Amino acid sequence: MEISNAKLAKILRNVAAAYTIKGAGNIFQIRAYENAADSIEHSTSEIQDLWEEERLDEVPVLGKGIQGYLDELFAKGEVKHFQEVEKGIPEVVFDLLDISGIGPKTASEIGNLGVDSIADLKKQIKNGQLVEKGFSSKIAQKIMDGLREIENRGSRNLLPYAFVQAAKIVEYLKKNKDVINAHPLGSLRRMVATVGDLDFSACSNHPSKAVEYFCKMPQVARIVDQGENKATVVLKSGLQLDLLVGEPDSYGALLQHFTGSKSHNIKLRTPANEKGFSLSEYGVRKISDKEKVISDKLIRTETEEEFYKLLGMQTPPPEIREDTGEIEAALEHKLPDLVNLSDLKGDLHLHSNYPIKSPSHGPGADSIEDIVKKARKFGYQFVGISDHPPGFTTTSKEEMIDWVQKRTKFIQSLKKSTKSIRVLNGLEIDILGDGNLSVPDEALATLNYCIAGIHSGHRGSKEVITKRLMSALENPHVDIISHPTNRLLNERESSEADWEQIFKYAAKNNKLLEINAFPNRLDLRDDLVRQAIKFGVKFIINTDAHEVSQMDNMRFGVAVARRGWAEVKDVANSWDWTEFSKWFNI
DNA sequence: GCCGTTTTCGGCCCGACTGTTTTCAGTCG
Repeated sequence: MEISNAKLAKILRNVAAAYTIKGAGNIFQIRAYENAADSIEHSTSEIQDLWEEERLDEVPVLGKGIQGYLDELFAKGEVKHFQEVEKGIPEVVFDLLDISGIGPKTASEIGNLGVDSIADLKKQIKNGQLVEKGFSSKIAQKIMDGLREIENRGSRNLLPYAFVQAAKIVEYLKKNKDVINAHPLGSLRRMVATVGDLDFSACSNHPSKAVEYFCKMPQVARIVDQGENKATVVLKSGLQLDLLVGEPDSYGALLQHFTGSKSHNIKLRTPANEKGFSLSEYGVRKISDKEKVISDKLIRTETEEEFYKLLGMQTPPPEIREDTGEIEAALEHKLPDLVNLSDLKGDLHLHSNYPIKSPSHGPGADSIEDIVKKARKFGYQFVGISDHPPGFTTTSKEEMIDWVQKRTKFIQSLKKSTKSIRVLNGLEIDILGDGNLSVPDEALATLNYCIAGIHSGHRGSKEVITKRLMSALENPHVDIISHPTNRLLNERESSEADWEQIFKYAAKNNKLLEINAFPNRLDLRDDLVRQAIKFGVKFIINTDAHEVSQMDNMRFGVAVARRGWAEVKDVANSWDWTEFSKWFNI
């Protein structure tokens, strides 16, 4: 049975709610379940995969207790303890919790008023029955808004989409005279692969005016709440936005607080308290030694760097603020020097419009000349053209070899017009169901490099997928495995494979794993990047662009690498040409 | 239930907004 992270988080929240309703357990026990749910929901890997790989330990704030319950859940499909805790609470109460503004107490109250389903709730609000029974009419109205939003809510937003939306909103905010500065924060700033709500900060000497201006944005469909220095709105598109406004003196604390992650912030407060500081989005306050009294006076932290410096630590890059060791490293001043977009010197996974006949793959939209032009603009030293070959089933071996030769000649003929940048001749070929490759070795031997990827049968068993990947890696002509897990965000889960075996082999035999920057791939995933680095694996960040505009996506691939703690030494296309060409033997 | 440079019990981040409230409970991030 497959259990998604969202479903798992829901199961744990239900337990927390049941404790709350029954008044059982203590507040910290309940919070532990909620924290675990948050952590699971924001994990970029599937918790069930981690469980299968015996890596549940890596999930922040998931302790031995809840790990044990998850064990039982994955193995048996149910947890005795959870059933006990939830006994006697009507099913509808847990459904009601999904509605924004309804927590355990309200849900329980509604359940006690005789509502037995979400549909029934809607009916009883519309015909006034619920209010007649003594339920608050204002809360009833809020529930109707919340229900409508659930119906309109799609899947989480892909990072590049969220990026573009956020840029527009920041631009709008900065137009206001009361707004000194504005930033996108939250999971967007941490560059998580998918983003739910968009979070923003603004710096202003008149916070309430900035909030007012924000709420008047033309695309706003509904103001969920509006305070002196914060607001939540829902746009007509269904996108939810949160804004927090702070004054310049402590804007650094606000940036830090609202960037998160939540587990990073919670963890951070322990060393802060030990050093005599109390942290909040409003700034840093000194705690007096004896009475533990928190001073009213804020310590100025205009920037994040000042904020973290005050705590005696380095500033962790936003991408790694996930409480997975970055606080400890920052305290010891041992943060990694993460790879930057400006370190990238080329892109080796690019599809041109060179003609192919294939039943499963289409050509790119633009010419090699256009690709080169764009690459020059980026200041790249090299680009690799990696078209798909013609369809395996409809092309004979001789035809395939002939096609590769012709294409090689064509690329060579361009080289005169593409000087000052190195154009490499590659292909992205299929790893077939039996592990064989879709292009014969004789043809592969004539290329500068070869990318191999699985493009069919993604749902194969762990054994089969591992075997396919391993047999591709074992081919001496294969240099790179493209989008190794084959996940498609919001669409398809990662394939299962024995990653440890793959990482070990790739590291030993100088095979690169791709970090594919395509918006709905971002594959290899960040958590696997981090794990692979421990085995000594090297990566290449590619855009897999099928038109030149998609070459702009490189920054999102770099973000994945950064979230996986990758440095220049780990990423082949951030190396100098000398080192790079030696690796590829070009 | 989680966590630890006092490794085994006693702490546990911090604050805003809403509604209905004369001082607070519920929900959210």
